[in-house]
Amino acid sequence: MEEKGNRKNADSIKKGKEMNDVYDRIAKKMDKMSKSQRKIAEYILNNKDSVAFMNVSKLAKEADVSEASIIRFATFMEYKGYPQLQKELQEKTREHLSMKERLTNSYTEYNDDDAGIAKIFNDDADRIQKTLSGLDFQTFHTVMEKIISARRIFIVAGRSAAALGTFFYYYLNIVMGNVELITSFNGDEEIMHNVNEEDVVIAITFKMYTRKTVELLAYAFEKNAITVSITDFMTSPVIKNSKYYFLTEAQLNTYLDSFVAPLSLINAILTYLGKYKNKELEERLTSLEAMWNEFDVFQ
Amino acid sequence: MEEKGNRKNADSIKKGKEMNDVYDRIAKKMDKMSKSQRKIAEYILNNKDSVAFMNVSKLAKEADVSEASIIRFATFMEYKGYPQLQKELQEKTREHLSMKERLTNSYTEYNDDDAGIAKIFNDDADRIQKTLSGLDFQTFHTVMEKIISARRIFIVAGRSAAALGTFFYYYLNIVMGNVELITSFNGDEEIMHNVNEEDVVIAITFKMYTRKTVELLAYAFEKNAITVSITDFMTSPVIKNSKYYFLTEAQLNTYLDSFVAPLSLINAILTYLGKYKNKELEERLTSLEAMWNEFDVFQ
DNA sequence: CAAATAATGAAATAATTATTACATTTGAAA
DNA sequence: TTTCAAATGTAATAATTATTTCATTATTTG
Repeated sequence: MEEKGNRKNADSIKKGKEMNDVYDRIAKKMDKMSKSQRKIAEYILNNKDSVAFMNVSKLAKEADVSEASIIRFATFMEYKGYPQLQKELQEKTREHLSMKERLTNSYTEYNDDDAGIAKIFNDDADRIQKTLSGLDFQTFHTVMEKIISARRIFIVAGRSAAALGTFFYYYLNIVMGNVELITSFNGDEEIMHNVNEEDVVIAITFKMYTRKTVELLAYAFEKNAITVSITDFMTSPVIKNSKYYFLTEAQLNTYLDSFVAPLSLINAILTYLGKYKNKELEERLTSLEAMWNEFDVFQ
Repeated sequence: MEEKGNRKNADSIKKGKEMNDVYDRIAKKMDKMSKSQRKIAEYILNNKDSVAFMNVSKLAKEADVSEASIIRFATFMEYKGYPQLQKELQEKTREHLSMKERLTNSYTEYNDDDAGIAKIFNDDADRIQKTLSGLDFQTFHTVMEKIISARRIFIVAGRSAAALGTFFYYYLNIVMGNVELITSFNGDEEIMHNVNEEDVVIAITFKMYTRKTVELLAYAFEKNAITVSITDFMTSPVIKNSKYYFLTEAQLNTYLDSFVAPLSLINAILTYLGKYKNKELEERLTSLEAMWNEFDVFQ
């Protein structure tokens, strides 16, 4: 009882402090660091837990700098010496450890507000698990084959599902190269007029099903295209015009969809196809990467 | 076949191993121990994680025995010396740490190919759990307050993160009504020219960080806006210009991002704000719904 | 209850680990 | 290019930590 109440307080107080914790201070000082100091900072930030166990020489080796640089780093971070820095890192790791303990001990306690936040994450993770356990692998493989041998691939996703469609399109087109996206319905759908049995049409719609999406899929089905839908229930209006379908839970609350589960399904599809198209994809990616590096990417 | 077989085997091997790990060996030897050795054994078994960080004199004090007894204990356990024992304890703790991260994996068996597919879903669920366990609730609350009292809210998200930005924008604008989205950088960013300390700017970028996103956030930071970033590592280039930041794992493989975890974070933000803005939101929604019903929604 | 034996701790010593001093390299400015 | 300051690494030194020795205290056994 008391324990519980106090824990919450202790946590929030501690949490407030954490925004000024070792890691944060290191990250914020990175731009004032020399080259090897930045190396050390990066190593620490990317290996938080194991660094806590290292002595000077081990960390020096791992971060590929001299021992002296480690000491200088510690003093630069305003510690008396390495042992002080190490102590802070160890405390953080211990904290991390005990937090994980609490989280995985199922009956985690948060204060009212925090519990609500945590629940959203936990529910999202559950949605993914649920989607997986309802997944028909046979269907999955078949759809992958159809996508691979398709002449064109259309993705139809309206309104809020448009974001999912955009993401799916962005990567599927990198992998396959013959993809079209239809998210608005002001004539965009014209590109689908000559759809036929060589094409795959993937509709994405949930809950407040978008009329236009439903109609477009019906049209494609009529034209004998290979229709696939990603939707939420068997009672969804797209099901009857789908040759194949995937069910993923998407409802979060009255006004908001959680697209976490369908997104995970899309990840699975893209990864699968990426593996399949390995060689071609590599070429496509190296040229893309070159372009990105030139124009747009911040290292 | 490998995957499937190995998963089970790996587990049982691990279990088998664990039955012969440091802790187990200590426990099994307890009855052959002297009084102070038993004291030490008890202390170690009851404080597994913190013992990993202790040196001889600290452990001696904690277990209330002499330093010599600690050394004798280590040799009694057939280690060359204390450092060897300590190393094993540290390895166990590290293992413990990473095992917790894996805990959400389901233990279903799949065949070769299917295991790969299932792994993607499981990993995605893990990413969400990881994001939650690293979440600083204090920061979360503070950022929510800033969003609520902001004059304008800008969402900056380029390239593949644009999909996330679109989704976020779509709903955040329903909830708040004063949101602007910047996904391309061909003049769109002009709307941000007069950004100031009353505005919140949220940048979303991962891995191959989009230069323009980084620069825009830096600009906003310079103008003293409340800068928030959703990114993947503390070494991300947006961190140093972020007044607040959220870390969510986003890497799936070489060419593909998994946005499942940041999406779950966005869900949490939207739900939180939705609850807060309850009354206003309801009105906004009923009018929206009316519109949807009329034009676009298939029941 | 001795006498022998085992267990323990304090303190000296050995080994390891952190820090400093100094030499070398790197990089920027003239 | 040359010069100088900053950054870095190497190696010597200081500090810390682990181990051993030895004196003392428990514990067992005849």
